[in-house]
Amino acid sequence: MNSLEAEATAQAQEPQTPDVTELILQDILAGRLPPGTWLKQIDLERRYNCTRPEVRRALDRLVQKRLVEHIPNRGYHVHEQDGRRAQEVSDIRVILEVAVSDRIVANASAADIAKLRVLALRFDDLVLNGTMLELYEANLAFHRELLAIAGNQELVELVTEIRQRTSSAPVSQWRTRARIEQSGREHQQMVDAIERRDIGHLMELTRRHILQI
Amino acid sequence: MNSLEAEATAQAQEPQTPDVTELILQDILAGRLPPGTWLKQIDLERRYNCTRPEVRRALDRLVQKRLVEHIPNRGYHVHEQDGRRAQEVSDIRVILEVAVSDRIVANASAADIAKLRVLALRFDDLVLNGTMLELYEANLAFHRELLAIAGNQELVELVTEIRQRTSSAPVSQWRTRARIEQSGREHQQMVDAIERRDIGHLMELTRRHILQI
DNA sequence: GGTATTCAAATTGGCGCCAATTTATGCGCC
DNA sequence: GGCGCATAAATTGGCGCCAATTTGAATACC
Repeated sequence: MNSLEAEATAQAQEPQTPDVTELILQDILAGRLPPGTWLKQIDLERRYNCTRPEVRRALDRLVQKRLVEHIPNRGYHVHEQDGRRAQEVSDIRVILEVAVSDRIVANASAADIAKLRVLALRFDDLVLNGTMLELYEANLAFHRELLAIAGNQELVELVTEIRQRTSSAPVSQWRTRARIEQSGREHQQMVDAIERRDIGHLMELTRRHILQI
Repeated sequence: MNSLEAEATAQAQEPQTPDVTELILQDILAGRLPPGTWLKQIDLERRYNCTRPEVRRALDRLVQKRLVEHIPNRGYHVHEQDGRRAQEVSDIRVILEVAVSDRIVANASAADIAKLRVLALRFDDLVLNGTMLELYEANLAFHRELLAIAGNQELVELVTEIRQRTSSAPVSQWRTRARIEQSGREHQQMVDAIERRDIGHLMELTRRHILQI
């Protein structure tokens, strides 16, 4: 089937045209567009140097992702952080990531563990020399790799999606530098637990890591 | 804040303008647009009696929902049913819905149980006198109500979303009438288990119900 | 002096056109 | 008779314009 070829071609061209949706998303995640900010189409058009339809498509997608709220004839604004929703999403993450701990331990190869260590180290490095957004993405990369070991690809995508759903300000999630460093140590401990095939410990670590307690 | 008022107004006007996205979605779910079907914009424009931009917005949303695949300069087609992905989504549903069994049992009031019985009966009724789509929606309504009792609203929305993600042909999910009737009985049994506050039984029933074994 | 009203500026959002790409058809060629 | 190529038809997708709605402000009125 040649649809696959066409898709492959499209993916190869993807990096050269950075999608506007992704750019706005990163600005929201980085806190450059704080919750409540009105996203005027004409501003976005100039800011990202793109056309009106592109802006509108991006805004519509962000509404679907629940990151932006749309009010007819009024416009779009960055969704206000909802404490209850953030709590609920954390609960869902705990359920999912704790539930696949056994599969992660069962499937993790030496190569997987090595890769996790690299990602954990990268996070620790960025604590000192990186921006908040870089830190956010390094953290995401670690958790994606971790989940991927469980063998359920849909789960990886799903958790990535719901992570974005509330973290309008991922900055606010890690209040202090001490907490960030703590997160880095927890990553290491999680990899250790996987290496020791200690399912119970991994579950408990995962739960505490996500709930940040 | 007057944004809330505006939102309320918008929601009130929603039912009068049936969104094109929803219409296409229902046609895909009902099997009227089978997997692989090419969705030509001009056809959709005429079929749903709407404009070109509306069609494009709807298609883009369905791509985001993973129900439709987009190939640049070729067009959009209904996503082919992927066996592995369907399996993965089922696994995720099992994890989530089994995990909140305890909360459901803990929170379920007499009114909740009565409402569940009504929805279960409605499903049974539609087995005889309803279309596949009606059945699909009655089933969805039951499971939404069930999950809602757990008290995590995000979870309800999430499961609703991932349900759509693979069930391009929900028809194919229930192969025989016997299996559908079985599902109806399982609904009843699940409500019974909740009423008896039997968490273990509810968990096992839920698992079997979702995996259809 | 405060409030209601009207008018103007700004913003949203619907709609259609046209270029670019792809697919189908018919012709010539091997 | 089958295959390759060029042309034509069809489809996608980018882009800008203009109407409808809303917001802000100035003015008149109480």
